Amino acid sequence: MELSPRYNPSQVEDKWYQRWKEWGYFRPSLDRTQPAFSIAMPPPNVTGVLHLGHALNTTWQDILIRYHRMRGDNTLWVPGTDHAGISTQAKVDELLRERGQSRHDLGRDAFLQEVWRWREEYGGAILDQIAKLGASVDWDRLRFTLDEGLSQAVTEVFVRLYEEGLLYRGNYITNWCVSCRTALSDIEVEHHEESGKLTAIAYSVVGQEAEIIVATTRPETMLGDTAVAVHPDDPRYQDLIGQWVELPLVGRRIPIIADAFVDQTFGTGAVKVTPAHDPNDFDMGKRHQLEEIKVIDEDGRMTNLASGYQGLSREEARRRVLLDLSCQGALRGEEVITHAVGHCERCDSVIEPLLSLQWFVRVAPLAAPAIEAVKTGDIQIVPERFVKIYMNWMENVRDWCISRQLWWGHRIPAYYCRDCGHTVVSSAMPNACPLCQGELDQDPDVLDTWFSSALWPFSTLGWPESTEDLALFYPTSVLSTGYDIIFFWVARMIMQGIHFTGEKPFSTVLLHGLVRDSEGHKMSKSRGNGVDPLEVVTKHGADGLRIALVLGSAPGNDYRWSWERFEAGSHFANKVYNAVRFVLMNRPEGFEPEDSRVSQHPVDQWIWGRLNDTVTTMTEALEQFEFGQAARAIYDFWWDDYCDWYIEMAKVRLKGDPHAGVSQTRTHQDEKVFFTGDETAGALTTLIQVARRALALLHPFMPFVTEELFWALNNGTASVMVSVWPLPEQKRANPSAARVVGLVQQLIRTGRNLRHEVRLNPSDLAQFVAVADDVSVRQSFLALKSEAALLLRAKTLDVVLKDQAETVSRAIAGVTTGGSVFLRLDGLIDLDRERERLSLAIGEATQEKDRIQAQLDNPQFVSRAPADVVKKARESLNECQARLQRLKEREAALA
RNA sequence: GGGCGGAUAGCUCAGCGGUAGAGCACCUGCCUUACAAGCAGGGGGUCACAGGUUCGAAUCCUGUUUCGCCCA
Repeated sequence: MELSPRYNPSQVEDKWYQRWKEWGYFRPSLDRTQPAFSIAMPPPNVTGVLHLGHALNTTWQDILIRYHRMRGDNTLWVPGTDHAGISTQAKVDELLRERGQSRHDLGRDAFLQEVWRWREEYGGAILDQIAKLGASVDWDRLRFTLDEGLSQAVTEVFVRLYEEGLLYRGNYITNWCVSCRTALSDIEVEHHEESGKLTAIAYSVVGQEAEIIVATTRPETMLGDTAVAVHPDDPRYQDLIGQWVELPLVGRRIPIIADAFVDQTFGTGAVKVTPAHDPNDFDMGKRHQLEEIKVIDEDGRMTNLASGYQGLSREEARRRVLLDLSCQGALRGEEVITHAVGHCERCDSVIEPLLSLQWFVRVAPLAAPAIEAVKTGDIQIVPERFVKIYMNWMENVRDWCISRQLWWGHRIPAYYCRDCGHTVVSSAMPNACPLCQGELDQDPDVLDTWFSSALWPFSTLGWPESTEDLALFYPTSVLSTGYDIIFFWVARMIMQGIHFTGEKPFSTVLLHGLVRDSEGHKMSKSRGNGVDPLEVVTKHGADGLRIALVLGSAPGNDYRWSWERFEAGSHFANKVYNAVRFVLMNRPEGFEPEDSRVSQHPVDQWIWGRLNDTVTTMTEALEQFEFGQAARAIYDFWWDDYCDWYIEMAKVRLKGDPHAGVSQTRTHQDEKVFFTGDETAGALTTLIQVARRALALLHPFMPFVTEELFWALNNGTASVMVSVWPLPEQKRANPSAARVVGLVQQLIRTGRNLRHEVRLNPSDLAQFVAVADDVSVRQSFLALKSEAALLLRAKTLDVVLKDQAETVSRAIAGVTTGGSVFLRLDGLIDLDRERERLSLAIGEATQEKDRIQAQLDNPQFVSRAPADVVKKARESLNECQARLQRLKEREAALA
């Protein structure tokens, strides 16, 4: 078989993805006798592009999905995209602007057509990226939040919440983004610490000489002040409570009220109250029945209620107000402070809190069962520390503003009568007002995108219809996402899921960290430190990217990406590729291992033992979502156990012919080795059997290279993707064989050390003598003598028992477990150097012996430590003493 | 102000009660017929600091320093 010595992912990946898809491997088995395992993929923004965070999350989910599919579960992964109201609309707005148009020129319907066209053009990009990563999603079940079915679900939920009294519409303070021109929910506002000016303004008390000084960072809002508040217990203001002050510039008389919300220690302890433009003031205003005067409008300009400042921008109004206050002598100084300023999460402009008419969800009744579900463990959050964050938010949750002044999204199914103002909420558009038969207008607003995302786990499965998918796959098994959207999405899915389906939407919430650059910065467009996953896939292959994202990472922890990590990932793919290439090259034409065959060769039994350990470790790790640990186990197995040791040792037997009766070969110059064709067949069989299972174990992490190789190893008759997740096979392993191999590995390491000591090149064959302390060790050395000779690149390797050994002259020595190894030298050995090495080794061994001795001398340790720990200590003490003994004998011999 | 997380080899990070690990980087020697995207050998760490619990602590507890994040 002709195979390039280098693995080329680009020739492999697309081919396999296409085949899997054609063969229907992405679809669930629908086998009701098997457990169901399902994931609803977090829908990325339809017009966006994937970043490395998506790649990480997609990899995690695909690992779980492929693992469960291999376990025989009825496995479904639903892909989909999100319409992302604000950002998509902003993108099309931008496009129109370039054409010198605005959406208002087009009108609502034409604009929406434009957005759909945009989606047609760019919406597929993100799906292609998901495919490139190897995600084994069921494309037949692809969903989009604005699909008809999902839109129906949204309407259904809105209507039902309304009927249940969990929705209300009213004039409330909201976070207004002047540039997006829409209201936002509280969590769409990001607070940054910024430097600002705290301006002190004097309000004169009516009928008295006194004045009261308030401080503000937004002086222009004073035009809308309707009270001044102090703390009820503040001794400074006791006699002023209930008095009135005159608002400068405006002349309006406003009361001095007492409210416990006021912080006495901040500033003068008196605050201005602007209910229409500050959330806290709004609450205070409700408590004291204050008037709400809106002085800034939705464009960020001053309204006609801002006497004399009407039409000015916020910034201009601030300058003018300060100037005018100064002229009136009402300014009492300025102080530079840092304070938290709210910004639009989407466009970063400063949020204007203002009064507007919006729809809200009463969250508290929905939150209670959602809290309970996590508290009882019905929903598990991984890692657990995020439970606290979830609880803290849920227990203090505020009502959710869900209307958005956008055109792109789910239109609110509320209708208002032109004549009597009556509100009708209905899934179908009513003909006329049920009260007065007047004409109805639909609410112009759309719903928050997260309102539809909250239904994702069940709306994608067909809810509100009772579909088969819903019955089979709901509740979903795992929800995997970043910890940054616990509030936006996870919390809301849990609330809506429980409320509308009566069941939790998923059993486990799996949270990954943020992907950062090598400097630890969050990736952002402005910083330009992001990288397109496709670029990584092109350079290093999807498998290289995937394994790099998983190796050395832990759930919930942030991940710093670097080209070096991806490169290392692709190197690993190449390593596995070459290992299997070696097997294929050495497999004689027509050789097919019998799966029932159990090899008795110690090296074969050893590698099976290692494989069994790896299966156990990986299965446990995957069950606990410890992808990094599972990946590490299979990485080490392939590289260290299979490649560095097993293949190398198997080479001895591979030199024979599996079909011959007896083969003869040379592992080193002077000695012929004979073995049967059966032994060669044993090595070949084990190479193939173990590789197949190790490919299966690696498959969830690196689907493409494993499929390519598995396919080749099975002569194009079996796919690893639908193969069975391996189980430990104890009958093929043997602990005593593992001990033999362990001893020989030590012997080889020690011998290689000696080679390096005298600077032998790999091409220089050397003469070794292995001296065993007892017959059992000698037995071990002899059992794998050929293997040891090959790996030591030995011309000769004599194995002798200690008592029978003549003094090995003109040689340097090393001490190994159970014996010593000598490397014969033609020339004179450097005795001084040899003594120096020895005394160094004696020093080390003595130190270790003393340490273990001290531990065992401690009666507390012997009595309290677990038996196996004590036993282990005794064993290492024995070994250490024996080693010391050998070293000292050698020292004496050199004296 | 409240909460959470990080601090482990030069760098990026695993490990989280039983003698300190990986990748990359570094040093030495090698194209040894699977792989130079490799092989073999090697150097490098009082696991931030201070107390405590324990026979035993990087690992558990308390406090401190410091960096980062979330909430208010």
